[in-house]
Amino acid sequence: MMLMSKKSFTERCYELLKKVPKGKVTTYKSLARALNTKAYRAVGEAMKKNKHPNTIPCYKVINSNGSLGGYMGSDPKNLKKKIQLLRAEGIEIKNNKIDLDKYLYRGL
DNA sequence: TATTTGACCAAGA
DNA sequence: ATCTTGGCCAAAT
Repeated sequence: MMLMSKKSFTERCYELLKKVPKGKVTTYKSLARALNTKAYRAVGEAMKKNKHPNTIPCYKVINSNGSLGGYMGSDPKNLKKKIQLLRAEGIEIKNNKIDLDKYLYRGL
């Protein structure tokens, strides 16, 4: 079995992300902060590498200014999917932006 | 080991 | 509001 395996930064991002409740979102910055680092960019990298969209809801991770960020690469085509998934949880998106005061999860 | 690469951020112009 | 610039840091090369 796996002994002494430490969790990578990437895995820790995923763990945190799973704590975000339905109807809420988080940001790359928030995740980094919850991990006591300033590696906002590295968080983005982690999400990009996500190969399990079904178990890891990376569509809930957006930019700290409320704009959407990417989804499954930086292809804008996939962004529609992200928007749909968010709307499916009751999150409003106006002008390609999300109201953080309303939807940001602050319980990490 | 060193360099490069981003689904980012914040402050300026 | 949009664009540029410098900074950030884990992972991949």
